[in-house]
Amino acid sequence: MAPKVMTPALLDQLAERFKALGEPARLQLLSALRQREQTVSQLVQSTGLGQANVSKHLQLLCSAGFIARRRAGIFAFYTLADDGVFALCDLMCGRIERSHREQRAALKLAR
Amino acid sequence: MAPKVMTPALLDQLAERFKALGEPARLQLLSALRQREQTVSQLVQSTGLGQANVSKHLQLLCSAGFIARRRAGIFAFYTLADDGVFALCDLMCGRIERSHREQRAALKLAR
DNA sequence: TTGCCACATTACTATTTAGTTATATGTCAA
DNA sequence: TTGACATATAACTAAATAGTAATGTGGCAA
Repeated sequence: MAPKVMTPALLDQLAERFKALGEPARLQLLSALRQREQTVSQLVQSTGLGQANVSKHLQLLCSAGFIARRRAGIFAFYTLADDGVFALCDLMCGRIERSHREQRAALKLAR
Repeated sequence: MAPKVMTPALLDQLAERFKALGEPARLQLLSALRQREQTVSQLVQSTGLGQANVSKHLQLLCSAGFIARRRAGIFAFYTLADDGVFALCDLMCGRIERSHREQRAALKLAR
């Protein structure tokens, strides 16, 4: 995977998915769904975001393949499509931590 | 890493970095840099993007910590900060491939 | 049916951002 | 110095997008 030379189409798909994760509100939704499957109202409640806003973000995450929708009567339950998303977040968090460490080290040296 | 409950600050930093990867032009630049360290002009040449545009994208990738800058006389050489970025791309590409497989499988079933 | 509820969608505003053109900065050579 | 070159920055336009308020849609209960 991630062949050395990537076609424009692959670049677009990659970018589309990274962009889907490039929004705090959506990461918050994913993080909330990590606990358990939830309805839209529950997510509105637990995130403090507006209903229409949550609905839109969920559509986007859905079409990017990160979450799935299940209809039950009046409710729409959203759930993680798989928890591979968090492997991505783990990697990225690792980068963040490392850069923080390096910043601190640089400050020490400069002192 | 990627603690179960993420602070707003961490969510913002995560999102910022994912957003940096959420642009085909920037992925293209990273992909080009995978081969070797390159100057801005070389990247302009190899990507077909405008000079000012490339420069801006490079700044952004730099401040997101994905690449580093080295000054040599008249030139600015950009290089990957580390190739951990491609681990992220690998994971994401894996997701893309899987979703393609699932789409194909769904089509077969529906036929 | 009627009304209510959960969610989706539309229409809109404000903000962000990709891309471009023009210009500024900085380095080297003559 | 002057001029040429590489890169950065500023100013701007056009497009994308987050957020919101209002409305639409569909299922359930009475």
